[in-house]
Amino acid sequence: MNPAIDTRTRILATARELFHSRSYADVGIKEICDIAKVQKGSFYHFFPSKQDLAMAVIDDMADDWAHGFVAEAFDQNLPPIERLDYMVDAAYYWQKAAKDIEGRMPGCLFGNLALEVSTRDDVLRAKLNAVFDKARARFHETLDEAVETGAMPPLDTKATAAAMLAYLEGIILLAKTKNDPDLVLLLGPAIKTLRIELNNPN
Amino acid sequence: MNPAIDTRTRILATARELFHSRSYADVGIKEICDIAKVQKGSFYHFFPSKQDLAMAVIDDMADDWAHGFVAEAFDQNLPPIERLDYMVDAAYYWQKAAKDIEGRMPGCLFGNLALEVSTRDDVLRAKLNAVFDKARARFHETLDEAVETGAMPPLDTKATAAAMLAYLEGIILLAKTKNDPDLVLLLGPAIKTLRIELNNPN
DNA sequence: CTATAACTTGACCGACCGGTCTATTTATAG
DNA sequence: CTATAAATAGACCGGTCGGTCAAGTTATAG
Repeated sequence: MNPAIDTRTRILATARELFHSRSYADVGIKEICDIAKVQKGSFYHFFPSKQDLAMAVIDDMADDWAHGFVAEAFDQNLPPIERLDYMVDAAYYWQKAAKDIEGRMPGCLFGNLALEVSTRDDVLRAKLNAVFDKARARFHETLDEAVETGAMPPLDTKATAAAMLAYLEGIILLAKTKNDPDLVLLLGPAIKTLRIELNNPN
Repeated sequence: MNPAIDTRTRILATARELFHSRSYADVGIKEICDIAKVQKGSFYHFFPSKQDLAMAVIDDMADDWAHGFVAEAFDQNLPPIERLDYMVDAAYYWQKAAKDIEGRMPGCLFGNLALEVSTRDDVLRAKLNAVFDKARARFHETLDEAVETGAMPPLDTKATAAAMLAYLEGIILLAKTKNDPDLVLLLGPAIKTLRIELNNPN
């Protein structure tokens, strides 16, 4: 096995874990190196800067996300409405598991990073925005299908998709602040009640 | 006028602005002192630590918030439903104004801090949680009144209040990531569609 | 084999971090 | 006035930050 790839992977995995459970600013490169058993020089051989590392971490997590439970949740074989419930459940179990292990709810890595760096780093902000856009697209497809099949009355599916993503992020924000994953379970199902009408009469 | 109070106020105002437009970790005490025209010694005369400063900043902002547009939005003379719209509008105009001036949407200070420090500082987390709880209470009152007056059909007002707060925070998170206050205007009004039914035992 | 590129090592850098300290000035109370 | 406390000034501290670098080691290609 290529030891270089292994090293890079180890750095990535460590950084992802630390960034997720703490924050971007709070985690130093030295700490990442120590835990990943890598020297500073090796680190900078693979990542030109901390920002580049963050970009890679976001890509890495977004990939796992897309091919993991998000792929399951938005399974085309599931009825659209059930996909929404699946997403909520997945978010709950993930946060619950993390809290049971580490004692603290880490929240959503993307949401965490977004609020932390958006005003300071336009490159990271753009990347995170793209991740949210992809997530929104999955909701959008789902709602389109729901409307097509009559499972939902007509509505502005694009805007409602964004609303649902926002709601999910907001729930996780509140739950993290309370350090209580159960809040996801309490508030989550109401995601299905969100509606933005076509032509926006509000 | 007492120059001491003036100094403390200047520190507080500066820290609040910087924490809001950047982040807790990214803003150093030195920078706050420089901008507030205060020496390190004076700073530590008023605030024992950076954490204490953050606590004071949160209190300060929560106070202004409660006596400012939140008080206006939740004006008892307004019909309950209109209060919800008022909150959304206020959030929009605030973010819009900030972006027009500074070029970037700062988002919600409480939400920003909550995601940044929740896993690292239980004292700040508890304080932020209390702020959210107060906000939730305002929504709760409003929904109770809406149900009483028949403006809304019966529902779990407490849970729905939390849902609405989450949604608002989520919208601001997404809008900040997109650096686009208009998203608040697009998604905001749908806050009135959120519903959590009564059967939940709580 | 040799040549070269990929990778690793760890010392080192200047800047900055939150926080401390002593000395001094300023406001206030009697 | 004097005594005392509040407030200010700013040098200083150990530690850490992201990042650099020169030297060495290891893998690979011809």
